[in-house]
Amino acid sequence: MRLSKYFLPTTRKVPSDAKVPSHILSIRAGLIRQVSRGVYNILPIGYKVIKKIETIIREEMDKIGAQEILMPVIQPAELWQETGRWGEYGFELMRLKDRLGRDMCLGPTHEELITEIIRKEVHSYKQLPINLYQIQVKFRDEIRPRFGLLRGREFIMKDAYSFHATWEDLDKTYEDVKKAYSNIIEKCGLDYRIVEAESGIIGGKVNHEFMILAETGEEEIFYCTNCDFAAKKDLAQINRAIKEAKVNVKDEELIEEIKTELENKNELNEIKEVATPGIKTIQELSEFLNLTPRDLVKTVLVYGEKIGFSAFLIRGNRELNINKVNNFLKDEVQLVSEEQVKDKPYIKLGFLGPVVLKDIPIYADYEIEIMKNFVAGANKEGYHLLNVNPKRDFKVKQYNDFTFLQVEDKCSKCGSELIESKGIEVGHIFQLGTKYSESMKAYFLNKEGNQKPFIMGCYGFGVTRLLSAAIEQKHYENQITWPIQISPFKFHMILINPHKEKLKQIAEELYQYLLKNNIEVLYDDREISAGIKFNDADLIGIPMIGVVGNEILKTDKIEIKNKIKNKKDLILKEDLLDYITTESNI
RNA sequence: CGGGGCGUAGCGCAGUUUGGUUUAGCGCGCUUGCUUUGGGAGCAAGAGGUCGGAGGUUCAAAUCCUCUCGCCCCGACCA
Repeated sequence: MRLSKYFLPTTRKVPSDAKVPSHILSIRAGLIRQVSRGVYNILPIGYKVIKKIETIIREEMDKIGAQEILMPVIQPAELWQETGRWGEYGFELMRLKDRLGRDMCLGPTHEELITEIIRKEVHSYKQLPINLYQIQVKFRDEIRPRFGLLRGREFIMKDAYSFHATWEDLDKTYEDVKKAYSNIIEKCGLDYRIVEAESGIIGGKVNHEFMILAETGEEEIFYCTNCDFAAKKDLAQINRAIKEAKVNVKDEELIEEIKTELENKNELNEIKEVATPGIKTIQELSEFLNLTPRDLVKTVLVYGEKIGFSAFLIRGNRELNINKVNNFLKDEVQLVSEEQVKDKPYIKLGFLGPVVLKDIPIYADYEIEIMKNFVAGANKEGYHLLNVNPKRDFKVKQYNDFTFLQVEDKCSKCGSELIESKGIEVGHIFQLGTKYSESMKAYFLNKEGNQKPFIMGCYGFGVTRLLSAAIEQKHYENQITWPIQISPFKFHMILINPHKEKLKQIAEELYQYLLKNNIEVLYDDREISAGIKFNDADLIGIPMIGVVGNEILKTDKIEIKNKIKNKKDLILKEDLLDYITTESNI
């Protein structure tokens, strides 16, 4: 493609409303333009990248036996009423009426439609399993769209749905898709982790998310330096097996510590009140008592509409994970305010402790169970208690995992070091089970002749989001750096001076030669100054840039900036084709 | 939805507090000509705006008032 003819509007200035690199660069490099909030036009070079990603997705989905279909964007309300999601989905579902006044919606996802197809056409276990996918536009009326294509209201998604006679069969397809997704992301040249997740409004049981690692990710995750363990921060389990010293871990020190804690269980010292005037934070308290935060216990009081007040005990060096608390209590809780407890004189926020909390149920993190003689608040302004011990001094209703995993903790699986990172969710796969087949009465006859609901899986993959995630992960300062696999072109050729006839002739010949040999080349033949060409090339991010300039007149060599391998080369023009093929084939 | 901010030329902005000296200006971009040509060139001449929209106050409104639409940021929420 000749750049002089290509619709590729690059901008020099950073758009004022864009904050993250992928958003800024997608605008500056002419990939997208905004139409309205969370809605974008995708311009030629952006669409080229999307098509590359789609091609990779199709290859991998077809490989596991999935078949591509296309369902409509617009969907009738009746189907959504059948599953109850017409009501549940809220404002995120874009609703509209047709000319006859019938309720319709723009599909944010397609479980209802696919189930409708299958219940009409599939009636026997002999026809199963079946796995259908589409690559299509979705619309979700997000509360707050942001970051360009990373969180748009309209976006391109690959969604797949599978139908099975048995859970075992679903497991098989689920694993196939998991592998396919891994392959897709690897083929796109990106670094990622798979984490367990919650299912949200889609519903179902087992589910995993695929996280592209990037500093600007919206999800906080941990992953292991040694094994494949990775988890979202608000869900990550803390390794209790290590606490019980049942697993072989390298961290001798930690094992020793745990053993000591376990063995010392019997030496309980006498409880003692100590004045701690004006001291409220864990940090202040540990300094005042000359102890570490690990020796203290935090008591956190929460309140939920359904459950009322509950107290949670956690080790002083940890944070209460409200998400885990909510899941545990099956309620939405909040930390209590002074206002809420003003009629309870035995509660002093800042000096909370488990001893004498009257009728408030106490839950404790697993770690508390093996701690002894710890420090806690005295429920009395300006006082704390020393040598507090569970069982003897207070009753714990239940022990569980209530804290955030911390980077100092070891991997829950193998005990190695952890890394804390951020991720961009590009894929989410679910074992739905029979949620939709039951509510929509989608049944088949099994071997025994019994009518059963289909067992379903669904698998989403954000195409436009992957594009942004790729920019986020691979960009370098003000430059996009496309992984060569999804780069809009394989080679970016700059003709420095189109006015020099000889130079121009060489460039034109090279361009034609590369085209003939099926190299996707972006040829900057514009009659503008060289500086603009260099800067545009860096911005656009094709990872191989070749310069046709004085050097080629003297030595027949083309200068190559190779961002795939981060090097510069001088290549004889006869060897150029070979060079591009070799370097881009990774 | 709560809190904050912004709408003036294609883009980025000044002018709004204190209505009139502006024929609404500046930078970038755009057009034409000449020169220049290895990291965002120079000179010259041009084109381009019903100041987001509606209504009101006034002799006079980009500027004051009312309503409205759009967009952005922070938060909760969510793939």
